[in-house]
Amino acid sequence: MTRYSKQTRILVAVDCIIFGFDGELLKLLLIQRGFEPEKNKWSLMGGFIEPNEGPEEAASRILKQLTGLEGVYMEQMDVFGEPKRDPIERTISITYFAFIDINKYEQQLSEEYHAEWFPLKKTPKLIFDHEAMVEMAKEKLKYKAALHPILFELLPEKFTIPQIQTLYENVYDTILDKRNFSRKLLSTGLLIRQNEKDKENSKKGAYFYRLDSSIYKDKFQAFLNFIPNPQALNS
Amino acid sequence: MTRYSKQTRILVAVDCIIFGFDGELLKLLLIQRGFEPEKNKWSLMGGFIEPNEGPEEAASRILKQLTGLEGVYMEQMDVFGEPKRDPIERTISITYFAFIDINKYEQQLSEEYHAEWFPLKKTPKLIFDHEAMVEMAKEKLKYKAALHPILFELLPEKFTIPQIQTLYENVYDTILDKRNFSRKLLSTGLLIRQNEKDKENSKKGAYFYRLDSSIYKDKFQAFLNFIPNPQALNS
DNA sequence: ACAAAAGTGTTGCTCATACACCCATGT
DNA sequence: ACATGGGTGTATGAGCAACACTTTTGT
Repeated sequence: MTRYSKQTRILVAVDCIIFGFDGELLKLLLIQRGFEPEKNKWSLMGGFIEPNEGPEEAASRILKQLTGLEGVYMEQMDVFGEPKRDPIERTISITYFAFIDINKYEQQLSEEYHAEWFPLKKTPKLIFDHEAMVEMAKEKLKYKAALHPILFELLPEKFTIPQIQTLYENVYDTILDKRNFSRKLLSTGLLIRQNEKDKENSKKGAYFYRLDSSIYKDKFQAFLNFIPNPQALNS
Repeated sequence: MTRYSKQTRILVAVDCIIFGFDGELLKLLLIQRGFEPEKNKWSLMGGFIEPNEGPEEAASRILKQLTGLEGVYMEQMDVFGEPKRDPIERTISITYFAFIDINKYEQQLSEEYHAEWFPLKKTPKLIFDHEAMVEMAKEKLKYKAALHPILFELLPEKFTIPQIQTLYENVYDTILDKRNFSRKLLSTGLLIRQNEKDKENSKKGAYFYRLDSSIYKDKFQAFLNFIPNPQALNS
């Protein structure tokens, strides 16, 4: 016995919802699709799974091909498998969301792959069901970030507290109290203050911090309650 | 253009991790696989996706075929896609976990499909990577149930507070304070007390409750913190 | 000197925990 | 009458949210 007979084989793709943060706005990385159908329309980064790779590997490979980055934070999201979602041929898509430090490669990308960052609130029309994927990713992002320190994956190695706060305010489309926010953040023990200050964004200058990576690993699965009254977020 | 050329098509299956609760122990529903390879070995309920159904539909269909039940609570878990996970032919498996009120069909199942309930702590060896799937499902169950009232899906329409407590104690392998637990539970407003009592499990008898379904829907996504200090659970 | 943003301090209140007692009933 | 499990009450402390002021520095 070498095959399961009588069963249907299906194309399997991965699609990546890639978030980035430039210090001011939360953004989404999109590309112009390079092949038919829907060629040149905006699309998530994706591709088909190849014979000898698992889905995570495929997602990493595609991410590397299109951004040159490796070791990016990535998480499996959901499978989109409606039989008619791709008009050409049935394709099941496994989605991943990924976080990228936007500074690490902002320059190199546009040239080679027609990739572009879009503010989350000003995304263009997307092909197939990619908009539903983005919506789900936004929800999942809100959900996870309320409990776990994943948003740090969007920041450079050194960052300031006002920066993180802006990021959270972006994700939840809300305004947070800086006093309570910084206290909560510091109380996690995740942050190590540096001596330098960021003088670019204010006159006084804000201290740089970096993550304590051992504590970060420990607390990654803990429930940290970064956001006050998260139940109110569903309204 | 009618097909994507040069791409590999792959078998796609769904596998269901089905939990049940008999009032005393949390259990897992397993079947003896009906075909080669690994015929007659214990396995999760699964099957291949057919041409005109989405993954959720496939999972529902398989669940119905094997248990006769419809409208079961089900949630997509993770995709298992290692190229070599199935020795016969590459198969990607989309996993679902499902909750069943064990009383609703305990009788009818064993006969037709060689299905059997196993206490979670005494599960047999499973085929392929099914044990990893079960492990992940247990983790996800713990995670979700700490925040959302999903465990009610395991209970019959009418249940008592001591029953729910036993269920939570099973899931988290811990002992909870009954006074704090019942207060927390009642404070959600999810429960409506009935006049009847369950006289089977104690002399005094415990009040039956049923879910307030409108509040249940509202609060399903809320963070309810059923479990004290959930961070300690990872130890 | 003034504006703009960073940083720190205090207080009241809510909620979670820890813990003790009474109640109803079958034997 | 007593053992068993069900149900209610209270006090303490930790943590969260609301709010005000001082500090630094570029212009």
